[in-house]
Amino acid sequence: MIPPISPGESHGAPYLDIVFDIPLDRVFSYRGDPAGEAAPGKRVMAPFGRRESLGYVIGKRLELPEGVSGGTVKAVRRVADREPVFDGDDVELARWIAGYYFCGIGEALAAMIPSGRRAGSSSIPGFTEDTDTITGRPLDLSAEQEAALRAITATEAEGKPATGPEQKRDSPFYLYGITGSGKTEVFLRAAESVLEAGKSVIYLVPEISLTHQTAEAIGRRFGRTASTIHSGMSPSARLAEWMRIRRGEARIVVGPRSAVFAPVRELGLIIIDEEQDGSYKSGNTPRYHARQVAMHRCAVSHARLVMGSATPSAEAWKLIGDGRIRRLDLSCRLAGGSLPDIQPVSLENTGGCLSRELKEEIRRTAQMGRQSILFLNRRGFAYFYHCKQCGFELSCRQCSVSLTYHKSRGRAVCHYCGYSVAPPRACPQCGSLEAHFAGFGTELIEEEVRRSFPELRIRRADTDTTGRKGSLKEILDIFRAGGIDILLGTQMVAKGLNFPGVRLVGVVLADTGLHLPDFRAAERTFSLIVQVAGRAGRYFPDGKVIVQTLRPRDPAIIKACALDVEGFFAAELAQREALGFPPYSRLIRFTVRSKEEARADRVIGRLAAMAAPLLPGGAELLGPAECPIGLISGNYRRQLILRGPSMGPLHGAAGRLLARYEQEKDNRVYLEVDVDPVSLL
DNA sequence: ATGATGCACACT
DNA sequence: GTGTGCATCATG
Repeated sequence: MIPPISPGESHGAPYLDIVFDIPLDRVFSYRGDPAGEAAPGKRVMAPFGRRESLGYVIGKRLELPEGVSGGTVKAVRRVADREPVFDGDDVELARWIAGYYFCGIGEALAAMIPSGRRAGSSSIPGFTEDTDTITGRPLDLSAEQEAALRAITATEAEGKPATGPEQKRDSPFYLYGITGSGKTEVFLRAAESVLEAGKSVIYLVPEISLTHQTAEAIGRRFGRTASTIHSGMSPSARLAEWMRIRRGEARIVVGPRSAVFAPVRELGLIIIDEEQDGSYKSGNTPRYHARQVAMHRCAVSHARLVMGSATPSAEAWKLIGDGRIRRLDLSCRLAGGSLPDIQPVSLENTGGCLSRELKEEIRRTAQMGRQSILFLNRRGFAYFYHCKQCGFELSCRQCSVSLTYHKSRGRAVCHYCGYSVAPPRACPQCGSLEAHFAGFGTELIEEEVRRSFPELRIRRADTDTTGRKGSLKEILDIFRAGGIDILLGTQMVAKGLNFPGVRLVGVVLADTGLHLPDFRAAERTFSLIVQVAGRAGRYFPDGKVIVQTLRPRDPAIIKACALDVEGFFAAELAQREALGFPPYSRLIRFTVRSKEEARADRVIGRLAAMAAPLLPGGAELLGPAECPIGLISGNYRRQLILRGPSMGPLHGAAGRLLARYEQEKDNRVYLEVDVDPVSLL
């Protein structure tokens, strides 16, 4: 009997290779659906175990793989996509990610591909509309910009023939220059030239607000050929853009870290703006770093990589020093803007949270009819209940972090699990009345500012006051219009730094981050101050920046206030080298989490014992130890860090360790692996 | 990840 | 004898 040939039935290859979004490094075989629509690149619903789940078809085959009998093979139930949403290159990239970051291929694909069911409307303002009118064609480039652009595009021209020994050609560029020195324009020109050559561009920006601004600027400049994919879009809109990019209709993509996966046709260039930004590292399962992925993609497709920042990461700075990254300087401010006056002020003997100097400047600024921004980086152990008598500190029973006092609620709250208590009047331990909350949050500052300046209009912007989406925009609009004299808030007020009415920026407590038990604490603090100061000087060159600190002698603070990047990194890199931390070593972190402390301890101990004999030469074990935050929501956390001079052997050891642990793993214990961790918190 | 299964100890 | 809890197992 001759079997009927259904329309789409794949003749020679009846079996499909399918992966699922689960932490399993396995590929499953299926038969196609009755209609024969299932094909590599499409997502399908398939019976998996006792239920049905979404799978990614990554291949097809004639024969079943070894050890799979025909009887166990099931058929795909339903095909989710009309046309493929990913291709072989995407799968290859997913494979690389799965291998490098120790996750399943399906997990990697799930992180790459928007989850939209149907590619719906993609009405991104300024993109699909008639913005073909390419506006914002810029003025002439400065000599430095010109030189930088030439360097980048010159290699591009020669880049075509893949000449053998000349590896230099592929080395990335670093556009090093303060805000306002015209980095963006160089990026855009470089992008233009790549687009003209018929290739595509990915332009990465940090997660925060910058996405929208830059996206719109690029939309204006490149019209319909531009695209963006970010978290503010609906899944279907994201998928629609993804498909537009895949079809080659969009050839320049702006977006946050996930945009590094954009399925552009012929990748010619990846730009990473604000390269040092922590948001390029993913916080969940494929814990990938967009910079690392970008480097890989560029290597694979012989594309160029251009990063930029006024404050490079320590990693980048070292690579620049080693000649592995080519540095291009943009040292002058355009439009004659100068750097603001940055003044560090000690808070050591100040009663409240506002120094005399800061108050003075706020007053002066108001008299000039200008505006102030008070910036508070809230991270860290900024405000904690502290007894001067016995040293008792009030912390969460569940999470072991200090409780934060929220005056509006009259409670001390845990920032991790939400647990709260009424703040004790006297020290619960020794009964002393010399116990209260030290440090300060936005609320306290707001109160003090209001008390000091009752006549000024003050607004606070943080997650508490800007719960609704448009709320921050609203506040910023009022601010821009001059309806607010003092804007107070966390990172999110940084956007206000671009408003011309602003004269004064006060960093209320610069060193909160320095207390964190993390070897990058100084780097982050330094970066933050320089970024704030750099932005400040942009629109108001007569501006003033006051940096309050409890540690006026700290080199990170001093160097930051002097905008001395070279000096900071000279000291910081020497320190890192002496301590054996990145960029002088590579790290792989194993974190174990369990409701039962004993279990967590036992497992981390076992991991350490298993790891020891696997370690390559020059590598070592840090720990096992309690995580800096040892308890979160009732889970005890322990960590073990593998440290070695180079990633290759270290990665191999980690892989073997994981494989062994899989053999005899402990239940109720969760293990997480982080390759190249950015934060050790 | 997730759901099924099998086995332990508890109790109307 | 049936019912909750959790360790173990397999997913095509």
